[in-house]
Amino acid sequence: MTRKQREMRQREELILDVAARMLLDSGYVGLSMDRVAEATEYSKGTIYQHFTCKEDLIAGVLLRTIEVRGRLFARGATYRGRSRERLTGIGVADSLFYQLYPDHARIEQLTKVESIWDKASSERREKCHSGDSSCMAVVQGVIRDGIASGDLELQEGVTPDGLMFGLWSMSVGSRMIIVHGALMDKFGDTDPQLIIDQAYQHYLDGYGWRPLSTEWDYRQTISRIRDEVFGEDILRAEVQYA
Amino acid sequence: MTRKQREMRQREELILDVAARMLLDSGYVGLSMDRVAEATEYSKGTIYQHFTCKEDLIAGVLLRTIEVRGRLFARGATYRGRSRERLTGIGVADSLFYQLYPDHARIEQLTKVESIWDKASSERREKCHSGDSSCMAVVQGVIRDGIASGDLELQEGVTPDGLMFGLWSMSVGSRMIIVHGALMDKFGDTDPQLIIDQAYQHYLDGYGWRPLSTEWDYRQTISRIRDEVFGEDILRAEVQYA
Amino acid sequence: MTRKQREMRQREELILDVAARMLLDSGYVGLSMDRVAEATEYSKGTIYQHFTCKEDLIAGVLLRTIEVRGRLFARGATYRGRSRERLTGIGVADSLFYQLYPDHARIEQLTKVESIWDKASSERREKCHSGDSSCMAVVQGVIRDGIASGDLELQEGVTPDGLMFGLWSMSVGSRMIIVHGALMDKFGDTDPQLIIDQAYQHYLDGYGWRPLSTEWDYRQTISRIRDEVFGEDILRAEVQYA
Amino acid sequence: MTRKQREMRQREELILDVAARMLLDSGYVGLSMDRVAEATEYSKGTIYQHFTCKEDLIAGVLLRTIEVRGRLFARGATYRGRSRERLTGIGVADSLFYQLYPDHARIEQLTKVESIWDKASSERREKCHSGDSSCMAVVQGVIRDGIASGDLELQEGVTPDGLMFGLWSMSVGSRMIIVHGALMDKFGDTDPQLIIDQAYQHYLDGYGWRPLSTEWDYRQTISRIRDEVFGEDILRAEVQYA
DNA sequence: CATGAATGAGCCTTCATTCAT
DNA sequence: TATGAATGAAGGCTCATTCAT
Repeated sequence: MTRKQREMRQREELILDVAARMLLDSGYVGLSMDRVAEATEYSKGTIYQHFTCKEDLIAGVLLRTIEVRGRLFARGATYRGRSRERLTGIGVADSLFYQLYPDHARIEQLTKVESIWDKASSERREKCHSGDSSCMAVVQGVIRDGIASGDLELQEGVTPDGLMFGLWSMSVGSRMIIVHGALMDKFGDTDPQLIIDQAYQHYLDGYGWRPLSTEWDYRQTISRIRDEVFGEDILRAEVQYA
Repeated sequence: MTRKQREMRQREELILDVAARMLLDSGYVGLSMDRVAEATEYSKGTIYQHFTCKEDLIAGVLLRTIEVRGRLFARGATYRGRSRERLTGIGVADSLFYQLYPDHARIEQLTKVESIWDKASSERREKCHSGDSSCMAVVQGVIRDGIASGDLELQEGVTPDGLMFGLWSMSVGSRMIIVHGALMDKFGDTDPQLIIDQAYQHYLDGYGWRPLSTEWDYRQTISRIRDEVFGEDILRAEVQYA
Repeated sequence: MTRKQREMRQREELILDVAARMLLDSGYVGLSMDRVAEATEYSKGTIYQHFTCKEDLIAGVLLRTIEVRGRLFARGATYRGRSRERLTGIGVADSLFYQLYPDHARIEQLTKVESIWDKASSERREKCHSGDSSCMAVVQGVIRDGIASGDLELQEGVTPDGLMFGLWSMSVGSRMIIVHGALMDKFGDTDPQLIIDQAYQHYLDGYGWRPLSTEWDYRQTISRIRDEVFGEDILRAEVQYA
Repeated sequence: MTRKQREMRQREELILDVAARMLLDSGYVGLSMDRVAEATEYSKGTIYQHFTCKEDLIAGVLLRTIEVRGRLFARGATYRGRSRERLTGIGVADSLFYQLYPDHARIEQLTKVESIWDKASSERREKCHSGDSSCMAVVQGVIRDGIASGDLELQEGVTPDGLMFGLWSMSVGSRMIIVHGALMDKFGDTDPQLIIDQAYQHYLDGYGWRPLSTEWDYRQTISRIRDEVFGEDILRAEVQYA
């Protein structure tokens, strides 16, 4: 019984691999159940035994992506340091998500535009939603810590959620722009990641989250987090993609 | 001859109207040349005389959207005031773009995901690109003015383009999040636009662009810009959508 | 061993119940082995152990229907009275078959159109045929009695089978028309059963089967048969469908 | 323009021919758009330009059948003679419909069971309905004539529509039985048509429609109608099927 | 025996594009 | 120049049946 289940699991992974590749190469429209079946060398019927419909398959692909992001975020917040450093940890997680797993990042984008949720199985729908939620919970937790520790004092009318919204926007938006590519020439030829890091820090400075970037070398913090917290992930990913 | 051209022009607008509507209602897949022909009451051959293929038609739709955004941006920068106020003018333009023309905003997103550019006619491709460019040029101009006037002093290693990149990211990202909707419940029930405005101001504060939001009532500036600069647009759009 | 057979029998009944329901709700095409297996909570393999193929399953469903009709006919002919009254008994049985068991009636029709017999197992095929035969034998018996008793004198060239053929045609045809429904508005809004009863009586009058409907109150006969012969069946069916 | 339309018309006939053949050979389920396309050597797209869906195609097939029956009925009622003779004319039309056009007859049956009307185009749906209606109107007309002429006196509680319902039932039912075949051995080996003719005449005798079959040689009337009214049709059909 | 995963032909339908008129 | 019939590949999905476990 266990072996059968293991085989099922393995096959599901294979199907998801193929589907993800196809989604990346040809977009939502280009992903076709026929071609997935052909590429996996399984029959169409078998594909449909794992996923109730095309949308459900895509939700399955997205779920893995969400899990990857979730794992990175959770780990990013484990960095020991002041609250803003821990937020920076999540920032590093975010940028590593794009750098180490560009495919996952692209999948996140592609699936955010076409609405899949009406047809996907409710099981997968809920898993995805809860994955997203826990990512945000991590951020919210760190912001709360910042307030609790006194490093962050929000002015009247300003909420933790508002702060998070800006961070989230910059994350989503910046990657959208980079991937879309068309306009990147407008931003000179500085390393985009550097620009993004700066933008984040200025944004947090604007909220007065201590220590300000003028008082603290966050580039060093970032570098340390990459090494200490994500060293393994970076290594593993580099091996995988090489 | 001139009359013929006028007729051509008119017909093209009609086709684009119908195509845009279809794109909005049914997405990229739902837009079909057959149905466009049927809805416009022109023959399919005629449609193909104006647009070389489906992708070119979509590019045509997008071009109009880009023009709308361009017009708003240009006008937003005309506000007379200090440099950061003028940037705020563009911010207002940006938010009005989403508020007054949600259809255009949605088109911008939809077309960013499916890759159109490989098949669209090079003519339209270039027009779109140059439209985008002039939007950014407006922003870049205002930032340069800020530096020239002394209101904005960039620290070493920080470029005007970096500043713009953050703004652009927040614009694109925030709308993405709002449209996607799935996660909006995470951000409490404050008016999203207010949150976005705050995020922008904190971001600019972080760069030290004077006057800071703690020294100046930008909410009043925004309100004045809406009235003085965009009063007409708001009125016109409200009439149109009513 | 006997218990096992009993279980088999029970399971077969369950499968047939489910299949019948599905056939009625969704037609021949809508009946699928997958869904039968799912609804019965048995595996597909098990279903195939009872029925060699889809067609055989349908034949099984039909067989039960034929048995119901057979039981009613047999009972209808038990009415004590003159020969034409006994035929009327069968007529009542026929109409009750449609009234009390509309599902069975519909199954009879559905299965008559799609050709099942090529693929069904010969065992079930023969059982169905013999069931049909015994229905007709009942009618033939009553006609013979009519002749023997002197109530019915057939003119030269007219056979008992010819008489039966007309009766059978009217039975099949009238239900076909009623079920099809499309043309029922053409027949005014009298109760269809009344019309059918009249048609039967006029038909038998045409053969001169005594006592003619002008000499005898067959409506009263019908009413008495319903009470005396079929009282129980009516009660039971009403309970079942309520 | 006229030539194109002619070609369209011709193609439509071809498609309908093929579809009818397929329906007859393989039933409702066996008729597939793919195979129709293949057999006609037109592309699937072309088939769909003529018929909006499978059901609409079947409705198209049925429409031709209804027209054939309608033509025969109309002609049958033209026989000059007493009212019951004219009804006999329609009876002959009915039997010729089955004899000369067994395919049409079978189509009528097949399509009566599966419900097509939900999906067929409303145009074809209405045409079919009106075709059916005019057939019945012809019968109703003759019955009214019978009453007007005094040949037919209906007893109280008996309506012309009731009379027609019986005729219609026998027509539909008898053909159902014959086509189904399974039980024909039960009816001895007399010519089925003769049996049907007798059944009709006895039925009308039962209503007392004058002249009764005991007073008038309807077999001769039938024979005369076949020659005088339908001679040509019989000839043509025989040629066609030979 | 019972199971249910795997199969793959087949279903109905849509659509971008072409080209003869 | 405008038309719209024709194309045929491709799409998502279903299902009767088999067979290794």
